[in-house]
This record gives sequence, structure tokens and C-alpha cells, in this order.
Amino acid sequence: MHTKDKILAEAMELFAQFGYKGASVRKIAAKVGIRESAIYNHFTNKEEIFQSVASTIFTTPFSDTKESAMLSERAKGGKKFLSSFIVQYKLVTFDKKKEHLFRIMMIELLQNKRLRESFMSEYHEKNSKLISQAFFIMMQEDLIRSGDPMVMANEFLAPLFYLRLQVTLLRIDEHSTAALSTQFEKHVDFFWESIAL
Amino acid sequence: MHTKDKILAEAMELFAQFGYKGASVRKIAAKVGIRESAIYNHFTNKEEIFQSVASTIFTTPFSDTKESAMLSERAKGGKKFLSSFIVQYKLVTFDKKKEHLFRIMMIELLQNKRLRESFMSEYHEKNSKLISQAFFIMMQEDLIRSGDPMVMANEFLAPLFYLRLQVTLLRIDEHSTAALSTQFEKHVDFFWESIAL
DNA sequence: AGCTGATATTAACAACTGTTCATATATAGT
DNA sequence: ACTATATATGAACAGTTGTTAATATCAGCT
Repeated sequence: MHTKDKILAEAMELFAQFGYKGASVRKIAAKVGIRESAIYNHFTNKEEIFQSVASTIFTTPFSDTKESAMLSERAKGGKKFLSSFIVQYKLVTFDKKKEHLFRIMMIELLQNKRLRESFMSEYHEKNSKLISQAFFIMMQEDLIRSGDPMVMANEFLAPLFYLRLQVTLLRIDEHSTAALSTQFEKHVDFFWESIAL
Repeated sequence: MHTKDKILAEAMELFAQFGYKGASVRKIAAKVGIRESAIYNHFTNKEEIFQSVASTIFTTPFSDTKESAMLSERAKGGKKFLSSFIVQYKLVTFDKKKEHLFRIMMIELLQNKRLRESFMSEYHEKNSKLISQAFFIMMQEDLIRSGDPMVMANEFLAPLFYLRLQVTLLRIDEHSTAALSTQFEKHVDFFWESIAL
């Protein structure tokens, strides 16, 4: 099964670089060091390779149930909770493998219906719900001003997504992301000042 | 020149649907109603067709100098200014042609270096600078709390971008965008409450 | 040693790609 | 009516694509 894993790893890199169409079966095989026909001993399709790679895209921070169970406790930390979320988000943003998966997502998002649906349910809604629950708790604890927790969650998450996209774009061309790196913290500071009581 | 315009129009639709690689010269020619070889009487390259389409992508609201000159006056309107910006942004988001161009941008952003550079300079920086200038003026007028105008601008713009992306994704699958449509106004309301004195 | 199953290779296929060429058609100016 | 120009066609090119078939290699099991 060593070969199968290598196929997936090299396919991931090529999909991230050239997209689904641009990453040909021959290119993948060449990077693995085998002929293209040998690929079909491990996967029935090019599509199956892609699905296998794409299925690992949506693994969000705080996704496991243990962390979710502790949410109500953690949310009472107020700004501390948001800061720790940002730390997680930053780690994901600058992780090389996750970065490749994010690139694949971005490239195929407008071309692949399944990916769009996963993005909406696994990424957007999952994060929105989690963060909005945290804000709801913070409101009950009178840590923050009242308002629609869902709106608040989107206001908190959208700048993170936009930052991640910018980081990804800069890194493709090997530009420095130092200036952007500090903006994550600036975002929490600004946001907390916006909602804190 | 009627044919040339039709080529550009049909190419735009196909690029928005299938991306650069997926939109073949033959597909474009077929939609126009001519053979693929006839295309080359109007353009030397497939690349030239794409560049011709792509060059029209970055036409931002408030881009003309007349409006910019009035900025300091308009910014003094405070929330009114932000609301009018949102109206413009919403119009652009739901405009069919602009939507197609936005899709092309999103698809090719991670594949095309020129597009990335244009996105950064023509879209991101241009909007950031304009809005941050407005916030700077509002600070001087004591309409809003003090802070880094650039950070504020990004916090204001990022949710708009994220909303636009969501709208675009939903419309590809012909889902309703009614719920999202109202979020533009909710964003201004939330944001103004966050910064108003 | 011989068999079996997994995995590799070589070769080929039909379809599609961007582009070019020689040639035809149609339009407009003299 | 004749000519020049712009635009169309049909056919062909060389290269790439995903996939398949027949065959070879190599491991472990009996």
C-alpha cells in the first residue's frame, strides 16, 4: 500500500498546482515513478484519486466532539477563547499540507458541485454554528454586547477566511507573509473591542 | 467587429463555466456559430481571448476620479457613506456579467500569476486604500472611534468579499440567495455599531 | 520449486487539444 | 464590373488526454 499513499501525496501536490484538469494521470505517475497504467491497479479512475484527496480537505479546528463538549466552558473565557481559535486557525493556514488542500478547494470550488456542498456544510456552516454558540454563551455571561450571534460569527470568521486566501496567494509566488501574519491578532483585538462590554 | 464581440461574450460565459483549460477554442467557436479556424482571424491566441476578457474584471465601484475627489465630503456622512458603498457592492455582486467575471477571477486566481497580481493591486489594495481613507476622515470628524484605518478597512471589506463568494456559489447551483441578500445590510449595521462613537 | 496474487510495463485506442494552411465566400471601394 | 480586403471553411498537424488489454515481474505461500 506504499505506492497508493505515494500516488495520493503526489496527486495532492499536482492538483494544488494545476487543478483537476491540469494534473494529468501521466504527470502523477511520473512523480510517483511508475507508468500511468500502473495507477489503475490502485484506483479505478482519475476521479477516484481526486475524491480520495478531496475527502481530507474539510477537517476544521475544534471539529472533534471532546472539544465541542467543553465549548460552554471555554466560551466563558471571552477574548481568550477567540484568541485560542485564532491560534488554531493560524496553524492551519500556515501548515503546508493544509495549504495545499486549501488551494485545491479554492481552485475546484466553482467547478465541482460536491466540493461546493462540502464547503457550505462542512466548512462554512460548521464554523459558523460553533462560533455563534460561543457568542451566545458570552452574551449570557454579559461578556459581550447583545446581537444576532450568527451575524457576529460571520463577522468574526469572514476576515479570517480572507486573510487565509491572501496568505495562500502570496505563498504561491513565494512572497513574504510577515505583514499578514500579524493581522490575525489585530483582527481579534479589533473584534473584541467591537463587541466587549 | 460584430463577430469579435460575440466571441468575447461567449468566451466569457465558457471561461466562467469551465475555466481557462475547460473552455476550448472549439467550444467557443461552436457557441458563436463559426468554425474554430475562423477565431484566429480575430485573435492570434486562445490566451489573447482570455486576456481580453480578463482585462475587464477589475472595475471596482468608486474607481473613477470624480468620485474619489468627493471622498472627503462623502466620508463625512459616516454610516451613510458605508451604506452607499454597500449598495454599490451589492449591485456588482448581483449583476450577471460582473458575476461571470468574478467566477473567472476565482477559478483562475490560483493558477494565473497576472490575475493574482491584479487582484492584489486592482481589487484588494484599491478598495482597502479608499475605505481606509474614508475611515481616517471619519476619525478626524469624531464620528468613529480611533484605530488603525487600514485594519478597519479590511474588517469592513472582508465580510463583503466572503458574502459575494457565497452568493456566487449559491447561484451556480441556482439556489436562493434571499437569506444572504439581507446580510449585506446587517453587516453595515453591525459594523457601524462596532465603530461609532 | 511451483503456484498465486499483486503490481509493474509496453503498446495501443479514440477523443480532444491549439494552431496552421490553402482555399472559398462575401462585402465594400474604385 | 473589377479588385482588394475581411472573414469564413475544411482538412490536417502534432501533441496530450483518460483508459484498456496483453504481458511481464516479483513477492509470499504451499
